[in-house]
Order: sequence, then structure tokens, then C-alpha cells
Amino acid sequence: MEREELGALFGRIVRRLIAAEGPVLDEHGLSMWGYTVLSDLAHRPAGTQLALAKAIGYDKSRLIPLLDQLERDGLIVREPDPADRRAHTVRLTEAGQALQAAAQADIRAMENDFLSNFSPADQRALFRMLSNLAHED
Amino acid sequence: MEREELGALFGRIVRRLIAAEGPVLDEHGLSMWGYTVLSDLAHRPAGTQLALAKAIGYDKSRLIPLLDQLERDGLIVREPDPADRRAHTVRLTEAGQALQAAAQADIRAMENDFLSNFSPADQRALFRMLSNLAHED
DNA sequence: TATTGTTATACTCTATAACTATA
DNA sequence: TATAGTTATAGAGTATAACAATA
Repeated sequence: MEREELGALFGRIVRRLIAAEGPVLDEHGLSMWGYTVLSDLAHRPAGTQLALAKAIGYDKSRLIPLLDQLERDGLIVREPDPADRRAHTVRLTEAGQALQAAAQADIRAMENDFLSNFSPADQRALFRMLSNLAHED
Repeated sequence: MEREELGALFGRIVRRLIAAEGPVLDEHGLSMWGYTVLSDLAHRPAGTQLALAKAIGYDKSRLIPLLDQLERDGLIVREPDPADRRAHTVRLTEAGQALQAAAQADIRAMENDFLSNFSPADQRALFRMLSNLAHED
């Protein structure tokens, strides 16, 4: 039996994932990229906007209106970087942390359901391989 | 150790895959969706445009200019469906079959390199799980 | 001279509605 | 009345260049 193509497989899976995540994020009033920003900020030390853009794979110019909105919503704050007056550091507010935690819990539940066909061992193997593929340069 | 999120992992992997496929398809003068069409036509019996659109997850209206171009390039032909005069069936020409086979071979080589960190058993397990996630209802 | 955040702009991708000819 | 293919158009997503402030 001929194996399927990776591109087709991953494309279908990503479409299913996006479809499953949409309603969950909607409940929290977050866009996919908005949630990506909050999650990154929750998991790594506060950095500059440029560092954030690179970390999540988003263009620095597209990041501006996204951060504007998150800041208006009281979820993040931009602060001048004392070490470099050109730069702003971005960090979560308490409300941002709370919203990120709540959304993450719902996303996690969705993921568990998404993977429910696989044994715990299979799930561990899957995460190991996906992580390898995602982070290899 | 906290596991990463599926969305972030798959997003990164798809971006890596697209970046790796781009140059390969460019060499054959194909766009990603053009290649997707040729591959689908190579693997399933000739159907209507609507069936093709659904099979590859592409809107029927966006499919039109894509098929126009592939037809101009002599890779596919549209033929009237004898059973329904509203419908057109789409099939590969010989040139289309040849180009699809050549592109697929190069894509396959790229994929093998992409997965070269994993043992054959791991690769089989990965394909089994990806296929399950891609095709589940 | 190079870099950070920003703005503006152009380009691509995608979704939607409407039209025709058939059913 | 509904469907297949088509067309047109509007909106979202994305890439790029340029600018001011700072390094």
C-alpha cells in the first residue's frame, strides 16, 4: 500500500485542528494569533516585540495591530526596554494570564479528545516526533 | 515537562514542509494547489470538478482559474459528462501523468530527508497516526 | 550603518453571492 | 426548486518597503 504524502496529511490535520480550535477560542474572544501571542508570553520570559514575532513565526509589522488590540483589551502591556530605548518589552497582565490559562485548559481538553484514538504510549511517541519535526532547523 | 500544543507544533511543521516543497514544485513549474490537483487526479478515478474540489478541500470557484491554467499547460483536460450535461469530468493527460510522477518522486525524496531522524518503525507509526487524524470523520 | 517599532501599500488568498445552463 | 460550472467582488491574510528614533 502506497503511503500518503506528508503535505496532504498535515494539511488535512491542520484544517481539522483549526476548525476544532475556532469555537473554543471564540468563547474566550481570542483570535488564533492572539492566543498564540498570549501562549508564547505565558511560557517564556518577557522579551521585545521583535523577539516575540520571531518566536511565533509572525511578521513584526503584522504584530503591531494585534498587540494594539490585546493591549486595548487589557491582556498585555508594552513597556519601554531600559536597556534599549528603541525596544518595547511585552508581558501579560494578570487578566491576560487568567485568560490564557482558561483558554489553554479548554484547548487541552479539545486536544485530548482529538487524540483519544491513541494509547498513552502512542500519544507520547507522536508528541516526541512532532516536536522533533517542529524544532529541527 | 509540559507538553507543547498541537496547534503550535503542527503549524511549525506545516511551515517547514511548505518551505521545503516550494523549490521542488518550482522546478516543475507547479503551484502547491496545482500539484494537489494533479496528485488527486492520479490517485482516484476521474470525477467532476465539484468532486475534485471537495476531495482536495478547495473551493469550487477558486478551482476554475487553477484548472484553466493546468489545461492551458496541457496537463489536464475537461470533458463533458455524458450522464449530466451540466457537469465536466477532469482527467490527466499523458503529459500531466508524467509531470505528476516526476514531481511526486522529488517530493518523496524530500519527505524521506524530512523524516530521516526516525527509524523505519517510527516512520510507520507516524504515518499510521497522521492518517488516522487526517481521515477521521 | 544597522536595528526597533511603526505605517503604508500592494499582493495573494479566501469566502460569498449571483448568473447560465441544465436537472 | 436545486445543482454544476462560472464570474465578479469584497474581505482577510500576507509580504515588502520606507520612515523616525535610537544604537
